[in-house]
Amino acid sequence: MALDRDHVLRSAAALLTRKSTATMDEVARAAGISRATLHRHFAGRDALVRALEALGIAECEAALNRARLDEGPAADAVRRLVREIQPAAGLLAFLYGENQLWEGEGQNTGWLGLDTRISALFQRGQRDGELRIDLTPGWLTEAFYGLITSCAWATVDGRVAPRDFPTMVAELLLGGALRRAES
Amino acid sequence: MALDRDHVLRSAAALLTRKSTATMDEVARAAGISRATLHRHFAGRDALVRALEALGIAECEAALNRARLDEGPAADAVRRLVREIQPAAGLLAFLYGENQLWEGEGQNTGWLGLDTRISALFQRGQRDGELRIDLTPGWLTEAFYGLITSCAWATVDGRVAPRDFPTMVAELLLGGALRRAES
DNA sequence: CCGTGTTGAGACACTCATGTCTCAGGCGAG
DNA sequence: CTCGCCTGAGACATGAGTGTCTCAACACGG
Repeated sequence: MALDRDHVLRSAAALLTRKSTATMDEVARAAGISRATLHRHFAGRDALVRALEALGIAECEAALNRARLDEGPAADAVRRLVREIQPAAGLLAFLYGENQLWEGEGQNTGWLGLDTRISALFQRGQRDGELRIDLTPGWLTEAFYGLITSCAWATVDGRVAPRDFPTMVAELLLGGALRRAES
Repeated sequence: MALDRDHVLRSAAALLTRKSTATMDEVARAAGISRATLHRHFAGRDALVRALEALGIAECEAALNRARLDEGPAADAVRRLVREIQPAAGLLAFLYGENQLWEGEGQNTGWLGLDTRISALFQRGQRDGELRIDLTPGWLTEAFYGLITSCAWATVDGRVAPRDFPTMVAELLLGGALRRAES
């Protein structure tokens, strides 16, 4: 039962990443169950999205924990973070585009904590003189989400290989497109 | 009449940037006209979105032309491009998230030309030794769109000031978050 | 003053996703 | 075997958004 629920959430996330307007019926079929059973798990579409949001937040937090953001150079922490967050990238991309979640005051406070932790990582990098200070931590956090989303979609469409995901996101975010003078 | 149509498109773009699921009625009210008149301009929601797509492509092409991508260093060309494309950023953000446009074979070929031109700019930068070669032009193009989208949303939400838009996008895309060794 | 043309408001039917319900079939536990 | 539970399939009502239509009000030029 609990396993079923998780399985449904996973396949729903995979489907909604590709087609964010998928029907409840499509979601059910993607999970290999009927619409009736889907409704027995989740009261409605809203409840499903909320559950996906909670799952996304939980996976993000787990990834943040595994990445040990406060250890070693900030750049390496960012690389670890991107690598750990990749499995949740598709789900994140879906949620990032679901602006329904951000308007209104009912937004999940979990995002705030996530933003704070990621932002703190960039702040630490700036304090240590490792990261430039003319790009605000808030914008870096935003750009982080944006690049994750872009690369997740590019991966789904086959324009980026899954194995290149961590490099593409982390190296662009950290080093940019310009060639370094040396090294 | 032609002016009206353009005005409707502009306000529709502004509204849909904030709320991509806005009703035809909301779009009409945002433009200060009735739903009936809106339908006299655009046969339906699909036609409206297609018109917005065409507008977005046209504005992008105009921005590309103004930016003179093949002149001077590639990095400067990217900076010019971001600056010129800023007015269309909101519209681009909406279209970028409208995955309905990308699935199916009816997708507008204008995007292909755009992608090609932007990708060519990155390729030129790589050929000149100005840009790193471990990030593919395709991914840089994708990341370009992604950062435009993220910054457009951040601007709408007030997390980024409009005047900082060009710097934030271009400098992150080009230089990344890492502090340069020197200069 | 009078036709012409456009607009806004509203009514209407239609489609589609949703939410709820019922019922028959299957499957495992006792 | 039989009972209880879960599931899938389908019917049904509902609501929202849409597309079409009519009609009265209005502005404008002749």
